[in-house]
Amino acid sequence: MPELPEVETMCRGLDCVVGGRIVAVEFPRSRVRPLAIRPAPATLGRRIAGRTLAAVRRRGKRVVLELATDDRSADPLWLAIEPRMTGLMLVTEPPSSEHVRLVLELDHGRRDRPRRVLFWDRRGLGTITLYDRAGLEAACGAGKLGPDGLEVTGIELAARLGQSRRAVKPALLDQRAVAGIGNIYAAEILFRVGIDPRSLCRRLSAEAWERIASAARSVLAEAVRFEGSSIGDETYRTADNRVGRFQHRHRVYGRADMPCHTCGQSIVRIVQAQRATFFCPRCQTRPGSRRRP
DNA sequence: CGTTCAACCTGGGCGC
DNA sequence: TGCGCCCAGGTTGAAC
Repeated sequence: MPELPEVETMCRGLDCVVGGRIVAVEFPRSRVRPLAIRPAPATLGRRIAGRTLAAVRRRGKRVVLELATDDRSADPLWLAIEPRMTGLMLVTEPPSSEHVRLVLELDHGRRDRPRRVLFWDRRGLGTITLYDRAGLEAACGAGKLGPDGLEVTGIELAARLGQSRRAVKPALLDQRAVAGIGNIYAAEILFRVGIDPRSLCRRLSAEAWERIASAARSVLAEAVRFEGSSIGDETYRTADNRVGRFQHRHRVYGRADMPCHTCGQSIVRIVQAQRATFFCPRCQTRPGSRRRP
């Protein structure tokens, strides 16, 4: 579920707990998938207990908590939480107690702030990883993640994907090319620029990459303003348990066989790289392919 | 280089 | 009702 806009919204929702000191750490359902938590829960808990939550940042689709020592004398550590499909960062009650993976009990020295942050993950595909400075750079640095989707330029996209023989939609999901775009927003971005998701990267012009980058920035920023996309029941929520609203502005994602808002033609669902792709066959064209008369 | 498949998981929805 | 199957916002590694 969570792509850039949802993870960004989670991070903003955690601002209210920055400054809190971690007084307890629990891993209620950590036995289900032990490798998803590194180092192992007991070690991780020992290393972060007593530290202060100094900052919350986003790296691509990860929430990164900066954890300083109490007196800030030593280097900070970073706890990276990757929600994958169903993970949520919450400062309120979870949808069910069943799938709570991590609880941080916090002390702010005041009462008007949430006293716990938790990671809830129904499917359990998410990961929790503690890094030092070098580890964070190795896992989430420029070698692993491309420029952030909110800031990516056409020049950067063309440099990373312009020679590729892949289709453009799966290419936009490649986090080394651009960080933060997932299945929903890749579809919405390509609809807004009128490009067929099957178009080969190397056939796209510099101008097309500029339009894609521009649409990526604006669609993602708009989705952040609408606090992400919530689809279905037990789905994405903000940290204080509200639903996002960007799903009402989806033009193609999840709209197979429904009429295109622009031309009325039925939206089509295909599969690319084992993922569903939605697009309008009339509004979205391939460079170099001839339109039927 | 690029694609395909399986795996990691839970649970909702659908056809029979 | 129940069973089996397909589907889902993501990522990784192996095989071809």
